[in-house]
Amino acid sequence: MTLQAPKGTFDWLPPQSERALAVREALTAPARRAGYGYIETPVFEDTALFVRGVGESTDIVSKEMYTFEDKGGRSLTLRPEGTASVVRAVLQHGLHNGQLPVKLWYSGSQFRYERAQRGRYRHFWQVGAEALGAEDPALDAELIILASDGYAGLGLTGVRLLINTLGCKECRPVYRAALQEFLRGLDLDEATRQRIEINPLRVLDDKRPEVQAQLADAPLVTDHLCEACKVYHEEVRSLLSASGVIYADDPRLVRGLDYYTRTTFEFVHDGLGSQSAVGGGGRYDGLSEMLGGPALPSVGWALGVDRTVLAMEAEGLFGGEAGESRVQVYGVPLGEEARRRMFLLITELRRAGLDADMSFGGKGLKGAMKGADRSGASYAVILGERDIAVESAQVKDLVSGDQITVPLVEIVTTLKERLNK
RNA sequence: GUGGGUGUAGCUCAGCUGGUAGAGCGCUAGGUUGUGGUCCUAGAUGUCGCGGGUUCAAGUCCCGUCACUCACCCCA
Repeated sequence: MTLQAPKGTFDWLPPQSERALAVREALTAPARRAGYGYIETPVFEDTALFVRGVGESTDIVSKEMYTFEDKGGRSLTLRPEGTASVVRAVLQHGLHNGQLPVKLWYSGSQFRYERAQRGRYRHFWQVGAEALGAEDPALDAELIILASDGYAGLGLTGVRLLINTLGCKECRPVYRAALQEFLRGLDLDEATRQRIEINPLRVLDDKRPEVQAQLADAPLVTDHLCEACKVYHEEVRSLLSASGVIYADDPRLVRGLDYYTRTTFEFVHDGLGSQSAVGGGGRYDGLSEMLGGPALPSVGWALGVDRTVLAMEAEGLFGGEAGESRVQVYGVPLGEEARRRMFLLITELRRAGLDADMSFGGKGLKGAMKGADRSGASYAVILGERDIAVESAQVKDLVSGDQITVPLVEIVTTLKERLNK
């Protein structure tokens, strides 16, 4: 092997690639039905967007960005997440000057320079949905329900929903100070001690048992919320419960991006190796302002496509089911003239709306029939000199093995009838 | 950035204490001069990741290196 995919990346190949496609479709279907419009933004953005939006203190910005300089000397970065780009596009085009909230969904590649492992790659795929410009607990609940329905639509049963609130610009600083006070008294390594000063909330997220043990008595956000945040969070929870969404309160749930306020949530699954989140999101009331825009309280989520595929594999949701049978009809030509006639016939079948393929490469009858078998087609159309001589072809039912002679001019209608098209 | 594991055919892997490569699957062809899915037979493809060392001899032992992978950190 001479060349391979870059470190930390992988190729989607059939049949797994079909799964990825189906997952993208299913995860976004609920949002599309809820009036969210599609948005596509560039795969790379001005580096400043992520530095200001995602936050300099995050690992994403401090060590995981694919940043490069283009030939014009601009510093660009392959997007490590989708929300900042969406907010930027909304502000740039003034979408927030119309009726609010602006509801958008997206699907695309994301990039983070990390050491790869199961469920964590340098190039990965997310679908996302954002509702910008409204501070309404029903909107938080709506998005959570849409994501939850997306997972349910795929048949996943092992996805658990964790929710929390991080407070607002009024109560969060108070909590942050209390947490820092507590954390400074613990026995922690240097890197973690630094994190206490930069982003103390994320220390709560540390998975190491020796750290978790010390966090047992850590102050919780939920005990420091202002009245408004408390009421808001209660309303979100209440709407979720009333909608039949099962969730667990996780006062330790913190997210890796700086822009989150109030509601945060994560969908977790146990089939992802060492990773746990298949999706996550939250409210980001201050992000627009951080990017130089007006106040635009918003909420959104991103769901990992490849992680969802892993979760589905862990739940055994991919049997040798659909997606494997790629066509309905398969052409088996014998001889040069038949090859040409078959080519035209297959084209005609496709234009008539049937899924059709044929044997290429001058294979013998046996090899071509084998191809018909592997293609998953229901019918094989066999055409040889004898058939051409009487202007007909053999139509073989590949399941029953029955074979009939059909005049060439009737092939399309005969197959359409048999396939109920 | 740190640690563990693994690199042998297209794929999954075997190859014990060193004696210069094998299986299954897949692929191709034939058995069936015009019929697949079962069966039988034959065939093709390997710088044994790469470089160096030890040795009469290295896939096997040693060193280095690269890649992949799992995990930590962190996250979707």
